[in-house]
Amino acid sequence: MITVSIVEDDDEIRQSLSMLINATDGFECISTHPDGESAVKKIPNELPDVILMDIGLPGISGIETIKRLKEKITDIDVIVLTIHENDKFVFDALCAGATGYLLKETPPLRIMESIIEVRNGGSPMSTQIARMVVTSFKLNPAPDLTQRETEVLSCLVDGMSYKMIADKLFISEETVRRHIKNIYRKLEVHSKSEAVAKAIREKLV
Amino acid sequence: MITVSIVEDDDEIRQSLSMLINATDGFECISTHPDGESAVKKIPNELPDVILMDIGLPGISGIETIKRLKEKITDIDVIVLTIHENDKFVFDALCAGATGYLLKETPPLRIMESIIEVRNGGSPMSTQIARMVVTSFKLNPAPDLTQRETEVLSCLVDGMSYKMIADKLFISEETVRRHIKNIYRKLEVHSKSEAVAKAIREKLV
DNA sequence: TTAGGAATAACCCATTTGGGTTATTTAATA
DNA sequence: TATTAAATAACCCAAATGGGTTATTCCTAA
Repeated sequence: MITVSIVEDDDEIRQSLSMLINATDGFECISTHPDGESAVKKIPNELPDVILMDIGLPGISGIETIKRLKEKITDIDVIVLTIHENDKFVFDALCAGATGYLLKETPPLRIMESIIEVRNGGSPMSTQIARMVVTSFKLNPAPDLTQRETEVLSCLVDGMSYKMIADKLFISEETVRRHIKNIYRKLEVHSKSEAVAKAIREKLV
Repeated sequence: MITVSIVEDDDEIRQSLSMLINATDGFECISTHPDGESAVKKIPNELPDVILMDIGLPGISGIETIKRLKEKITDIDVIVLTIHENDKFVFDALCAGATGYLLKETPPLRIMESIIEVRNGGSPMSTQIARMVVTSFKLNPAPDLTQRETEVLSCLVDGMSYKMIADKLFISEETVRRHIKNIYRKLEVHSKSEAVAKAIREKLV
C-alpha cells in the first residue's frame, strides 16, 4: 500500500485526484490540503509515502512548502503537479527538493505510474520538463575566448590564484595577468569572482 | 520515417540494435560505427535524425565523440546507451550535449519509445539516471554558516566586491570583511574565488 | 610575404583583498 | 540571570589583484 497526500488549492482537482488514488488498488490518499501552511503543519504527522504538490498556492508557495517539508521529513518523495512549465518554477522546485515534476495535462494513468516510479527510485517528469532539465547541463562555448584563455578561466573557476595558475601552466605570473585581462574584457567583468560567477552561470567551462 | 545511426564497439550489440531498428515500421538504421573516429568523420554526411551512442569506445571516448558531433551538427539528438551509471559519465555526457541517457539493460521496446520521445522534444532517461539528474539540483544547507554569512556568500557568488556588499546590506565594509573571514574559516578557503567555487560546486546557495 | 592574432613577458601604480587583533550591542538560551 | 552566539565596527599590514602600457616570438591566413 502506497500512501499519498495532496496539496492543491483547486477543490475540483484536489477531489478528483483523491478519488483517482483511492480508486486504484494499492494506493491510498490519506490526506488533502488546500494550502502550504496546513500542509507544513499536518503532513509531518501524517507521514505519507508521496506528496502530490501544486506550485501556485495561496499563501506560501508550493516551492516554499516543499522546502519546509523536506527540512522536516528528508526522505519523503514530492511530485510537483502543476500548469507551470516556466524554467524558474521547474528549477526552483528541484532545488527545493522535488523528486518529480509533472504538468497538469498528464493523464491519470501516467500520474499513478509516476507515483510508483518515484517509489522505485526514479524521477518522473513530463517530456518537456525532462528536456529542460537535461538541456540545462549543456556547456556553452565561451564566446571569443582563445584556447589558452579558456584554460585560464577554468583555473579561475577552480579558485586558483595568479601564482598557482602560472605554476600549473608553466608560464609567468605576468602572462597569467595578461590572459586574465583579456578574459575580463571579453566577458565584460572586472574581478575574479565576477568572472567565476559568469563562467559558471553561463556554463562556459 | 526516423533515421538512426549507431555508435557501438561491441559487434553483437551493434548488430542486434541495427536489426531491432530496421525491423520496426517507421525506423531505419542508416549506418553503424564501431568507434568515435569513424562516427565523427562519417555521420556529418549521413545526417541521421538520432544517434544511439555507447560511452566506452576504443580510441576517443563516447563523450568526446558527442562533443565533436554536436559541434558540427547542432540539432542532432544523441541518446547515450551504456552500462555506465557513474555520476561522472552521466553528467559529462549531458554537458557534452547528449539529449537522452539509457542503461543497456533497457528493454528493446523502451529503446524504440525513447527514439520517438527524443524526436518529440523529450529527454528519455532510465529511472536511476533521471533521479541522479534531479538530485543534482538539490541545494545543500551551508554547514555552520549563520544567516548573515549565507547572505554574504550569496553576494560573493554574484561577483560583488566588499564595498558593493556593504552598500547592499547597509553595513560597513569592515563588517563585510568580518563575515567573509568567518566564511573562509568555516568553508576552509582563502579567497573569494575559492569560496565562490566551493559554494557553487557544493550548491550551498 | 606580410599583417594580424595568440601566447609569451615585464613594469608601474592604485585598489582590493586576506589575516591578525580587539570591542560593543543585541538576542537567545541555559 | 549569566553566558553565548550573532552581528556590528575599527585598525594595521602585507599580499594579491586590476588597469594601463609596451614588446617579442610564433603561426596562420590573406
